[in-house]
Amino acid sequence: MKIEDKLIPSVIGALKALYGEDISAEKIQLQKTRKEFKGHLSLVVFPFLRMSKKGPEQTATEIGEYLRSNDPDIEDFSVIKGFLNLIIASSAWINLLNDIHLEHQYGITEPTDKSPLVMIEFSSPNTNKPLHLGHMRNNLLGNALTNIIKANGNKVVKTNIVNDRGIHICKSMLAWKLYGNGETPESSGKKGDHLVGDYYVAFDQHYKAEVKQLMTEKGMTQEEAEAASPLMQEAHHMLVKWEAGDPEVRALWEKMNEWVYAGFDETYRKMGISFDKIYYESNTYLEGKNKVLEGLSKGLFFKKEDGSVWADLTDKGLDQKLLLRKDGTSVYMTQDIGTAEQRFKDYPINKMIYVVGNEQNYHFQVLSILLDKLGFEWGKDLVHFSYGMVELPEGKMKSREGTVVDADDLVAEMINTAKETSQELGKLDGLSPSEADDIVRIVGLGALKYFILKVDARKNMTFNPKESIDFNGNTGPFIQYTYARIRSVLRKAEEMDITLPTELPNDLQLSEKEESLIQMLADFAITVRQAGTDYSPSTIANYIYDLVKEYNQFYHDYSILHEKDEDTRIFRIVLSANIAKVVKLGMGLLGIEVPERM
RNA sequence: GGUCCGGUAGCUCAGCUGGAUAGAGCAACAGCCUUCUAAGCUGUGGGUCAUGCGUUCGAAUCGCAUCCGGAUCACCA
Repeated sequence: MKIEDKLIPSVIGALKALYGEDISAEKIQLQKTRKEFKGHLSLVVFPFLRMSKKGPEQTATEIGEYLRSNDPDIEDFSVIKGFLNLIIASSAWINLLNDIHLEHQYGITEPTDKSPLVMIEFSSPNTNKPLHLGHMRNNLLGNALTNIIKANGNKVVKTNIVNDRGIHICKSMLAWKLYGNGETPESSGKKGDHLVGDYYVAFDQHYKAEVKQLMTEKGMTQEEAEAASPLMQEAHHMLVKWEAGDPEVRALWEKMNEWVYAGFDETYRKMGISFDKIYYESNTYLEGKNKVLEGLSKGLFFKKEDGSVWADLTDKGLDQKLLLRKDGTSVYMTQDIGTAEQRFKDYPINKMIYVVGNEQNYHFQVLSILLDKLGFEWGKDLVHFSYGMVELPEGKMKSREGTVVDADDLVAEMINTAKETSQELGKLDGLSPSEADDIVRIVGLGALKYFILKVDARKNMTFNPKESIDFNGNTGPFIQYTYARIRSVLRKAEEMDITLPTELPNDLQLSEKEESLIQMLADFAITVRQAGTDYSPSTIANYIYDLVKEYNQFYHDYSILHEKDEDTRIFRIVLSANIAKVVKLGMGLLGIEVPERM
């Protein structure tokens, strides 16, 4: 329950009594009073001047006087220009804190049997290269989004579609056959996904060399050379064989995929990412083909002379889109249609969210139209949760130039930095090695995750590998630290045999700081709701930071356990406990753990 | 060129359903550990919110135009 919710009807009542007009709740602008002015909430009175037919100050004063004498929650008010600053009674704040204190999962709405089912697809790796920082942003956003949508009372199925077929896979397979000498993860000691990734790079290098040779020796244009490249032709040939089910190609494909999956699993586990259902494109692309052919027979799509199948989207202001190649093999779009079909068979989906980078905005615009044409109820309103790229200070990450930031390396590095920093600060003294490892892992991952999640997903973000991620300021560790410190206070309170009441007496006089903390605490529920409708994990991240920042100032200026007045002491402990509760819940939504001590 | 997204402090980012003197962190400088954890707190300096016009009592926020950056418009995925 937010204090505004109680006040808005009150203001409506005041306006009715003073000016005889009914005003809808949306017209009431109650906002937080700026720090430099006295008060908690400010009513903007400009919109009411028309009905009061008086100046802003006079109107504000009239409303303020009415509220002060008619609403027990309003203790006093002040007027500055067109702003009516309302001072809310301490008792109202304590009542609010009592409400929050009673709710173990404050701000979280549990799904019920009747809740809509949301399927959210994220991660979606290719099996030809290890995960890098860009995938990491995807995974973290997808995971956080899942938690947030669940916290808003939806059932969620987390799904991952593994891109395990296509020409790119054939490239790594071919390179392994030609240059591999039978190397395996065991024989090389490399993680499976890294090993396969290396062959993908090897293919690219040999292919580039081949193209260059054809251009200089035979005088071909780049386009001609690319088409004539024997290596590329062989890769295409392999793809056709794969689709035909050639046993040898399939066996190699399965072997190399197993290596990759083992590698991915390790990375996911370290990051704390999991899925409810994994789809493989190799299992869904045929379904996509069928769906396209079905659409063709219904006249939704058309066939060109060479046998390729297209969708005409010119009536929507878009282009024509290829759905099946002339050789009958499927493309990206075909596969997504097939996957959609398969998913719909498996689950009664009400809404589908795809967490995919913004370079595919067009793809999803088209997919939405196509799914709608094909009769998927949720096709039209599918959500493409589109996020920006992670860039380096020099610009985009380029795998060919070796500037990609590898996910495994980065995680290891973060944990290592956390360890060094903790040791320097003496934080690990007197802890068992397993306790120390736990803390260091939580803090290192927390720094990384928070760094990525705090920025607005839509924007491109910059990551500077040289200035490694910070542990001070607006960071995960700062939030974790504050949490750990509150936990420590609560442990001490327990040792002192202080028992917390379920309900605080509301006759205590609170300071501005304390009231403001309760106000911010109450905002958590609103923030969760907003993050759910806006699909915005960063909103939660920045909210938690603000709350924790505010609490740290409080912690510094006020004594909690050493406070002499018993009621005040209890109040402050309860307040702290609830801050910790909300911080833990909020960080949980982001997929970030908080340590009991650090 | 068409479409979409972005441009806020030296750097990384908040703020954007219009509201008061635009906020944090980092970096720089100066302070605070004999009280509950100093990964903290306090203070100082730092801004033409890309530019222009418009709407409005009021614009970083809304609209239009321009400039800059990115993405996309593939028989790649």
